[in-house]
Amino acid sequence: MSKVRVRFAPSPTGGLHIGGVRTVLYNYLFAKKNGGDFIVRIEDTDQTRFVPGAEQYIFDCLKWCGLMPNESTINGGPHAPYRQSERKHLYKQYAEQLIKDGFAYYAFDTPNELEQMRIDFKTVDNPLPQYDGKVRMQMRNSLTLSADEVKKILDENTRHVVRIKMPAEETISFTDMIHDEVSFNSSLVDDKVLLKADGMPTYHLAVVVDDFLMEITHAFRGEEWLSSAPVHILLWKYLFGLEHMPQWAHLPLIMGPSGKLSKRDGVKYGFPVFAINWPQTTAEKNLKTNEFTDGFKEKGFLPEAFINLLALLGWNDGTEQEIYSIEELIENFSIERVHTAGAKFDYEKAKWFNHEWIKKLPVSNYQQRVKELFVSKNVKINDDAHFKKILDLVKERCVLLTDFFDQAVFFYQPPIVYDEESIKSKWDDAKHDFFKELTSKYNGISDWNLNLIEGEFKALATEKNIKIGELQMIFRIILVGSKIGPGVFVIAEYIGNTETISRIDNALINFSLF
RNA sequence: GCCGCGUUGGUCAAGGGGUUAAGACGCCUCCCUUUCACGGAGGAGUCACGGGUUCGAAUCCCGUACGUGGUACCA
Repeated sequence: MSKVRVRFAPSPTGGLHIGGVRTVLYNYLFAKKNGGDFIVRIEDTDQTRFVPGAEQYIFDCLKWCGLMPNESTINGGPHAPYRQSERKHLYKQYAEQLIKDGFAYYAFDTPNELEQMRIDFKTVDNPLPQYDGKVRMQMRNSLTLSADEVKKILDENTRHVVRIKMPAEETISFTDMIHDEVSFNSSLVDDKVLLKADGMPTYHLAVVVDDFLMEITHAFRGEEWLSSAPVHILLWKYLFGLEHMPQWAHLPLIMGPSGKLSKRDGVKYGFPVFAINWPQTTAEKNLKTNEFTDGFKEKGFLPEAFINLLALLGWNDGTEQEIYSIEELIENFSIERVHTAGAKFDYEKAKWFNHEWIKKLPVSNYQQRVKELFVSKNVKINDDAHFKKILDLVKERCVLLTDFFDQAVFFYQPPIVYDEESIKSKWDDAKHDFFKELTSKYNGISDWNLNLIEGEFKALATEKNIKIGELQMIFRIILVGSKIGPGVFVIAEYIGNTETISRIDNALINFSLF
């Protein structure tokens, strides 16, 4: 059996969303599992939709996810170029071969004429008429015009397209790796355009030709392509032979709260849909509505978690395992266990995956990103080793990387506001005196350590006959400002003797106002 | 409209003729902790509907409903 070769074929028109990344992932897992190659081919055949920067952005996303291809526009390969616009000259001969063999024809209908056809043929039963076997003989094409006329039109360089001539009453079926047998009636499929007036191929011609030329063995794509699969099957049959056709796998769609997950869903429902923020979109959104969506990266996701959650959205290995490293995914992945039904994306579960990965991974893995977060919020981190210890202390309470800020700022700066509600009822003169006296006790500690901090505190509480728990609560508000964080005495130990006393002094002044 | 693909708790899902129909997320209760988490113990909640086939159907078949994708010189 020949070497496994798969490809991800995005069109560079905008942000790479969850569905796209999952398609990449399944491609990647399948290739790695089978010792094959993963290729990225840029499908930029629609020149009207060219978006500068989109291609680079796609690779930025892949890099962040750790899913880099073996062959692509950026790292080359034996089948270069990998950008379809640069392969333009390759497609025409295949279109002409199809015409010669009677499987395709020239069509000269102008956009206006096509529009008119859709109006003329529109009925209640057929609201969206197609250019198909029922109407093609009433249109202007090389099937209805005489050979001389056709030659004349062609010689005059009149704009024209090439369309596939769908056969009548043929059952086109194939075995999909996910859906098993799928079949279509050829009469119901329209005569898709293969070569556009500008000389570029449409997706339909380009995939088939390039998959053949690039020796693709397994083709994964979203289920939105299933409807046009019969066109591709036929093209394979006419051009290269079905025996060379890759095995198809039509991946179930990832759904949003309302239908197929769209880029709009992000701003609409408040969760990320892009892997990394797509700057252009942000710029547009900012101009128009002053809102934008962060990508998973900006939102504080770890790539390990992102990959993990995407893998499990539509696939599982039949065991109860849910947390997988990329190596484990490669090891366990099987296309047969990919679901047939679409899965609704659940942001809550996505966050759970991230939480698990934050707990699982050593802090060193994401320390730099968290440090940047602190710096961006004007908190200086001078001691990386100490910072690491702090992150270790709070990691289990961080669901997103961005949570580290609230969970650890207080190690670097005193509280700005106090949670008044939590202490109001507990604060009185006795407590005031306790903390007043505590500062002098702490002042006397030369070896500032957990045992002494806690010991002095409890001894004084016993001596004053005040409930320790209540005092601890207040102490926490004094040091942190709110009811979060690790053990109070640990916090005191970390921030140091003078800072602890300073925060108590500060609180004594502020609390007297309650 | 037509064509394709789907349908197990709110969500992700295991299970593919006989199960008390797993598990996870989320939610609720309790324990731990006078914080927040983590951890632990419980709880509520499900086979879209109707017909078959069968001793027996969540599992097989047929309908219906619903969802979803396509129906472009977009991918």
